[in-house]
Amino acid sequence: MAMPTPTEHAAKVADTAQDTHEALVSGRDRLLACAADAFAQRGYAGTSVAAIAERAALSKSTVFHHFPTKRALYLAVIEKAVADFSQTLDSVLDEARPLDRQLEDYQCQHIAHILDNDQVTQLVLRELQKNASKDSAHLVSDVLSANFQRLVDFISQAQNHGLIRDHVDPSVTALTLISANVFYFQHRKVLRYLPNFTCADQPRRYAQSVSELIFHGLNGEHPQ
Amino acid sequence: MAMPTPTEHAAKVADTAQDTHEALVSGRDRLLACAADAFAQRGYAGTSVAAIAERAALSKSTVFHHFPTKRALYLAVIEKAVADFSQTLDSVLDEARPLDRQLEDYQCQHIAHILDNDQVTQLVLRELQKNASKDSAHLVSDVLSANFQRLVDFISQAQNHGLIRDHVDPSVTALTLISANVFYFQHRKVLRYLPNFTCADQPRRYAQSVSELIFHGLNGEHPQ
DNA sequence: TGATGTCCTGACCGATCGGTCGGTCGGGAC
DNA sequence: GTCCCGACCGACCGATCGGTCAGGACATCA
Repeated sequence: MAMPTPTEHAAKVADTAQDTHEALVSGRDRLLACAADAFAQRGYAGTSVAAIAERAALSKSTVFHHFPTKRALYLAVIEKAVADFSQTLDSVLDEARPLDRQLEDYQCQHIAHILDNDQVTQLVLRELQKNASKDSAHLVSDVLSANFQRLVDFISQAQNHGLIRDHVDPSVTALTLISANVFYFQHRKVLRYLPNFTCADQPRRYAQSVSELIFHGLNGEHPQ
Repeated sequence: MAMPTPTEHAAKVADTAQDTHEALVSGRDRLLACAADAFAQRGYAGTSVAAIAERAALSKSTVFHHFPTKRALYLAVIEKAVADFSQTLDSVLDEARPLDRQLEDYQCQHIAHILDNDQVTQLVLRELQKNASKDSAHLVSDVLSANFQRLVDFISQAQNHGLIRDHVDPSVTALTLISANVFYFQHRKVLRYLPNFTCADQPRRYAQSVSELIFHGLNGEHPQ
């Protein structure tokens, strides 16, 4: 399935491709990667097939050789993004350590992950925002539920052990934690212009502050 | 400046316009309203001038009579949205009442407001997400800063009065509160598919839960 | 050597895009 | 009356859109 030899054409590609996907020898893989970038940056309607082909140093026709329609390419990109997204954050919440430390670690790892995979994250978020009805139901159960359910279970468990007061809603807590990170991710470039906000370029510090806030609350005791 | 008489054309418009903007007699106002809907639903690139004109029951040429370019129409829509956005939530945090009640009220009013003006909110959020650099700097200072700074000041003040522990960062707190509402707004349709999340269709209850959580924290005392 | 299949290409298609142009129409000003 | 003006329109433009098609380059297998 893999290409046997880097042909003369592939050598030319390595010279002309302007992205970070030069290492991908397969035209199809290069298309997927470049399309992900393009769709994430400009959206579906704002991205032309010709632009994707140019990024991948291929002709527009070749795009339609690998994918029947533009929409099919888009869905393939989304599918790959979801697959990549779902295989992380699996080991943070399991160890036997203080509750607040686990929450802090989860929050830090989560924000680091979405910042590392920013193109893909933006794509998934954009997809989650619009259709919402039938199409993206599986998207939710695959991506959002993965993080969400893991957090909810963890909080519920801690609640059953008496480590968290009974009155809090685990699902609301989980959503608040995720919201903070997603909002930071979506608007991080613009947060720099906010006066009094000092975490704009320090995601880790932000995640720590949020988890500390959620854990102790505004009127809690023993801040440290 | 206002139209003197509803001409025969205006009467025809009232019949054919399929939106909720039939009451707007001025073609320009109708264009702005319909363009806001269209841009919010399909984005800038996904919305054609012809589609906007059709919604407003006008010809495409008339759009260019009122606005020099499609981009100018888009900016006019954004500008109007920002102006509408900035003149709310002014009186919630001023009264002399318990801190937790004020926070709860703010959170409830804020989420109600963005849900009521969903098209416009979506437009502003979408604009905030992308450019981020020079273009939308004023957008931030106008919209986000308006809510943000008000909240930060309020929390800082309460902190100075000893009502909030010193260790919390007011700006992080404000951002967490806003994040929760924005995330709920952006993904509310999809949250229904989340198991264990019971607030998907109860924004007020969600806002109350969030403010309660932020105020008391996970390990706080006296839940009620 | 020829047949076959994959990858890729340039030329081309109809449709639609944003935008222009010339012109119609009705209502004040005088 | 007639003059002007803003609102509005149909027809049209070049450019670009997504997508098609016939065929070339090349590797594999017979």
